[in-house]
Amino acid sequence: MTCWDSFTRRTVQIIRCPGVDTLKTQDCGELRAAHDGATATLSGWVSRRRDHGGIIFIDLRDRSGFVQVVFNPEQIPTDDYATAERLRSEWCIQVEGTVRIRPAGSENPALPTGDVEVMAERLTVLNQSLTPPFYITDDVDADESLRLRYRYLDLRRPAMQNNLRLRHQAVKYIRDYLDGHGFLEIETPILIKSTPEGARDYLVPSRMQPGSFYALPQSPQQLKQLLMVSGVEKYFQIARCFRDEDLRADRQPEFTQLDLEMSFVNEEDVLGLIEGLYAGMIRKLTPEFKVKTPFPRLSYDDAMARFGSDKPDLRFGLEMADVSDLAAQTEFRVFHGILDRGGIIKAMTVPGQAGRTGSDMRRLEETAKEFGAAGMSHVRITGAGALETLADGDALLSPGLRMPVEWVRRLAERAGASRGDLIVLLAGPPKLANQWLAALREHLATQMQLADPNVLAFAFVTDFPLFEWNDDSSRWDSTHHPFTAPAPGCEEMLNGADLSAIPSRAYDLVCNGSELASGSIRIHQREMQEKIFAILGYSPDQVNERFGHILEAFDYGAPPHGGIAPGIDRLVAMLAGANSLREVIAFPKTQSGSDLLFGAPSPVDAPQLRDLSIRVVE
RNA sequence: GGCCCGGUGGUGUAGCGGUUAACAUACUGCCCUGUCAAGGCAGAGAUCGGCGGUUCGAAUCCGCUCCGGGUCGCCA
Repeated sequence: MTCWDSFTRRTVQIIRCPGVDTLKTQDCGELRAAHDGATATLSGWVSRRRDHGGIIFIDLRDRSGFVQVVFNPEQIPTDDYATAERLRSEWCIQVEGTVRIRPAGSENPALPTGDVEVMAERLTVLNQSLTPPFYITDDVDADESLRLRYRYLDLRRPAMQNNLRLRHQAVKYIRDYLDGHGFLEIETPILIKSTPEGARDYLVPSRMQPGSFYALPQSPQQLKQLLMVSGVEKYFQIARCFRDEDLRADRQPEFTQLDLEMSFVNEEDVLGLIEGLYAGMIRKLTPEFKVKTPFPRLSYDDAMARFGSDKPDLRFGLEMADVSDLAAQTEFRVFHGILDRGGIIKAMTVPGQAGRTGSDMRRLEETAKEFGAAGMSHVRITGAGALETLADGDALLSPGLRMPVEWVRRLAERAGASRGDLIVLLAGPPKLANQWLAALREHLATQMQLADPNVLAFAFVTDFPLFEWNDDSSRWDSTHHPFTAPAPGCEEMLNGADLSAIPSRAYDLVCNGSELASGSIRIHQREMQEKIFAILGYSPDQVNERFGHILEAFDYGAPPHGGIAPGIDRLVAMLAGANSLREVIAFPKTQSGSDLLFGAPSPVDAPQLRDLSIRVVE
């Protein structure tokens, strides 16, 4: 076959190479000493050039890695050598040559292919390149918006190629695993009905029905439940989901979930399946991470009590305890004020930190204040030996506490502290006190480097409350979503006054302080579902308009069912050690929802709007 | 929507009231046959995100604004 060489401006013969790709016989990164003497045709990009005036070295890169190509004027046609002299970064070239062991002493141990080099005998320029706006190298120093503007170049970097490959492998593992467990992968529509609870919907105007809109799915929740009514029994989908909310490092407006649902199952079936999936995947794809199975289970109440969070980082301790009753025995007015208003005082033990100085403690208090706390008290228990031996002067209490050593001993016992430990105390409304102390826990863990980066500490958090009271709108919200079933035997409580006490059948998978998956056993009967909607404040008309289809489906022998939805982006980011989802998404959006490569979103032409019966008012 | 950080040659940074706007690297040319972040010499390249203000004088101070990042709100 032939190819137009834009550099020499002539048509050149391209070597056909069956078995790999038409334009290459080997990958750059696969060449080893064993290939000594082999003829190779390589295609790739010029990564670096070292022109010694006579001999020219090129680091040639393709997706497999790098190999050094040598152009020796005595071993290559003059024309081709002249071309080699003009090669520049990121030109796309084809090289035909012979693999050989490098001369003794010139091996490069930093390169997997460093024992060999390719002596070029022929060179074809497949395409020239402008000087790239940033180096195509793994030690990126380019501004992220520049990387996104030229994402196709950014993705040439080996690290990004690895992330793409890891993501592919993860998704393939998921597909194989679930196929092996009898699941069917089924696609559900991207244009669906807007149901304005939960996150804000992305809307798509209908041309054929002016004034009406589709929504992009926040998740295929109702669709997969309908598939259970259809008798699919085991469904999954690598589902793109859309939420029109503000972004974060771990939140993109469009993201990918493994959406799955099963009929005739209980919590154990779902959690067991997921544990097998994650543990197996990590052992296969990223064995460098330590994962302990079985994944520990934590009830929501436990998680909140011990860690102040429903997604605790379990790589380290720093556990908490409610010490409201002990705090009540002090004469510290701040504590009494908070207790009188229904607040709590919680203590967290920081092992071995009794030696912190007073100014250290003031700095820590400042940090607590940044998290929102009004202040922070502490007790430093010095010395060694059993708590029984605690004597006056063995405890340094922050001003305000002024309690006898016996009180300190009871506090230490409650908080699980020993001599040599620091105990910090935060007071506030229960929800906020937990939040602040959890933030302080993370802060201290980072500061003290307690979290082993090689450990993935998974856990299932179970028994979430079914409802949460929403102060702003003075009504009950679903903690998970309105399709979540209440715990068995608790149905009567739906008629009671304290709805916050009703446990649900929802569960989360958490790991290293972030939520990776969320799911539940669902409601499958009309009566219960209607009851929940009523509690959430929907009128029968609203229920009928928004959820009539699914209630109607429940009338036709809907089976008991449940499922879960793990986030793929977060999973891959975690396995890749990336600190932002943008590192594992090929074409991500910026914080303001822009695609810097395409320039989306963008205004559209008037005729397009006219077709849709839409007028822009601002 | 709030708070915080950033925007200076292609790229990454320094400069923080008067500088010829500095440095590194990339880039261009020349020299150079064993380098691998090759080396040497020379050169070109920036009205300091935008607008407005303060000042004799602004990259530098102030206001607004745009863009990027982090975070709180938000994300059933």
